[in-house]
Amino acid sequence: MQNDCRERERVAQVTLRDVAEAAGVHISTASRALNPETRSIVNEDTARKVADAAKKLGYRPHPFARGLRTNRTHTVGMVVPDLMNPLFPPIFRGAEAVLAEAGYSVLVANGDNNTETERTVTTTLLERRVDGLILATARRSGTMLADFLKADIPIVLVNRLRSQAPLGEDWPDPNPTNAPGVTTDDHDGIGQVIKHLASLGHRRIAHVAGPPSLLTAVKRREAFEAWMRMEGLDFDENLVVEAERFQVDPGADACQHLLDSGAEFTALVAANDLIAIGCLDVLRRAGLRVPEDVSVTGYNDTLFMDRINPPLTTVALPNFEMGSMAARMLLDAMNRDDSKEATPIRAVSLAPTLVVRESTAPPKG
Amino acid sequence: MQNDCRERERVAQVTLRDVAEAAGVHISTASRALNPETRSIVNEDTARKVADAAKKLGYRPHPFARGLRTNRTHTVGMVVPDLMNPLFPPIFRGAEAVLAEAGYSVLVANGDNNTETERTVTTTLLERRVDGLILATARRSGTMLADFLKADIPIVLVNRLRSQAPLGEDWPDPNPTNAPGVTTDDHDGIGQVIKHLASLGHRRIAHVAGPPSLLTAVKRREAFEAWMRMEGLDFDENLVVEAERFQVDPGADACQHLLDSGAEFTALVAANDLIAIGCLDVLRRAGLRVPEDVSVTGYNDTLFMDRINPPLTTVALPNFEMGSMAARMLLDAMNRDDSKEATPIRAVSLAPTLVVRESTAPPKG
DNA sequence: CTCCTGGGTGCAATCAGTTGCAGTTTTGGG
DNA sequence: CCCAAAACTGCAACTGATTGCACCCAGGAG
Repeated sequence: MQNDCRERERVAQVTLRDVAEAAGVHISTASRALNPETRSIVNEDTARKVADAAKKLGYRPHPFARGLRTNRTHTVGMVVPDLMNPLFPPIFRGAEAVLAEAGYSVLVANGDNNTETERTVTTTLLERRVDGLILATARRSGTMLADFLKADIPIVLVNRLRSQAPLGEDWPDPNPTNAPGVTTDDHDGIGQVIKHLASLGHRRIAHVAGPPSLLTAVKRREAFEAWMRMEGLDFDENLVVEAERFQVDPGADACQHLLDSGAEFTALVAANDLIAIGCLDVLRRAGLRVPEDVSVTGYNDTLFMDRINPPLTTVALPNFEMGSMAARMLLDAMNRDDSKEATPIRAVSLAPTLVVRESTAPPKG
Repeated sequence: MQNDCRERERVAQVTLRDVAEAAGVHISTASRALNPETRSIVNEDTARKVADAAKKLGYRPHPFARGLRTNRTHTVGMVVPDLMNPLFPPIFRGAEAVLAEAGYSVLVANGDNNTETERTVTTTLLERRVDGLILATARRSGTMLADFLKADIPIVLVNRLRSQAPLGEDWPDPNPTNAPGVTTDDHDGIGQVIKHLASLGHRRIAHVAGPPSLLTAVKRREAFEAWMRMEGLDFDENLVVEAERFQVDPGADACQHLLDSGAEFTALVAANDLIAIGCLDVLRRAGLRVPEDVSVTGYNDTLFMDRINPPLTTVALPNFEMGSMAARMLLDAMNRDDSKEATPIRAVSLAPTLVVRESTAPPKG
């Protein structure tokens, strides 16, 4: 209303030159005065004068000019398989919270659960010269991660890790790559599930595993077998089936196979909640009641799992904390002075929590 | 394995200068040859030579250097209230899909359902010189949006719009701002709900509205009243209560108030699914069965609403399409040549779809 | 044979900062 | 009181692209 004919250029296009002039110093002095790392070498009074001028003019450094020179963008990339999978928003938020605090913005990209897309979006991120990368898409094998590590920027894995070491005879990793990562303790989580079921009196427990290309799937499967034996229960290869993806329909298919095989069991441990939902559907369709005829457990405590029918006993993960922890590790790696070779944290494992609800009960009889 | 000691600098740090040298031309010629808009002014053979050299060297333009000169970042910002609200990931994905296609990356920021945070994160985005902004956080009033519009970059609103015109006497908008936006037709959606309930035989229907600071809440509330009258049902002010936020607990509180007031009704229209869930809890706690004693409807068809107990009758929104439509409008606005004053699309409204499930049934008696 | 036109190319300024180095002023000690 | 060291400050190069302008040279017109 009052001054609409005045502003010709974009609002807030105050440059360092303007600040320097206003403060009566050279542009380079202004630069140093405003940069925390170099403030110490300029006179205190001068620095204050520059700071005042900057504030008065509403100066905002142009990120590109700075980035061009310093080769830092203050941007980090985050690649997730699919943000529509409710597992990932909390991880993203956790990461965003600590990164924003540190002055970084986050470029999110969806990998679409598809190796090809993952590669292209990650490449795009790299082209944009992100300072670091958080990947929630790592697969157990393949050269992609190795390629990205060559880009020589810090990378932190989250949720889905790569093998840190060979995994044993059954699923040896052909190409272990060391990238630091944050994950949750799958062994412990599955242990809580098995102990819960054992304490209810179950002995024959089935497992619908996830795709063996993902480390979490393998870890949970191994943990399942280990805990079954540890608890002295009847571990039976025939009670383990594999879902092709961590999703509802593949879970249903796998459960159907299990049922078709004629295997007998009183409880079913699904490798995640979506698979559990698929199982719930199939069991119900087969005339089995949950939990009366068979108990079912999930994993992740996805949103609304407390409200589905029946409310699902599952394992809650500290997703937000995973994200923030990953972000902290990334900040650490990005700010590490390459000269002083402090050992970086390589892997962090957070504790999951069993949430008992109504999908588990003592077996019949 | 084969050449790990060779690369000293970052991988893929090929500059335009390298390409120019390889092609035996001046750097400026190389620049023109590679830029589609200026390719025509350089000799065809030369252009081809440059293109070949660029491909061979794996040249990637440095986004900052380019952006510094052209004042374009090929980045757009997207502000959502909370990405953990399952409504927003699909919108984001929809937008991302078309923006990525057009060569843009998306910086996401969470406003935290908090005016202050919204303002700071949006400012951050602006400082990063995003080329455009998609806001899913607009409120009915306040000067924030007007401030951002002054930044002189294209802005598209999505899902939550501002009033485009005064809303009537009861909720006049003190400061209407024209920004283009995409939304769904709340009037139509609520109409479908009311007609569905009416056809089941309901006459006394309650409404738990959302916070009046958000336009969707107001729109749905108005539509509720309009359709009640249009269908010849018993509209009663006392059957309308307000939830403080579009979330479970506020929904429960509002429903409790309704119950405490002693009002009688056979169906309840919640302004969104989360509010409906809160209502479900309160009704159940009050000893009322859904849908036998009271029918309940939601809005949004949030993830898993088909699996809660009882499966919720609700209105499905084309969230993904909203996002992609918003992105298209933004692209349109960003690429519009200011000189040729083609009228931009101001507002788009997409059609919602009623999804009938088990939370609605004919009233007793 | 000259002049003009214009397509194609190169030069150099520019974007908005950062930073090595040199120059200038203080400061302090002998 | 003088000189060296320390503390500041300024100059200018540099980051990697884009782009206005000048220039060169070939070809056609006069």
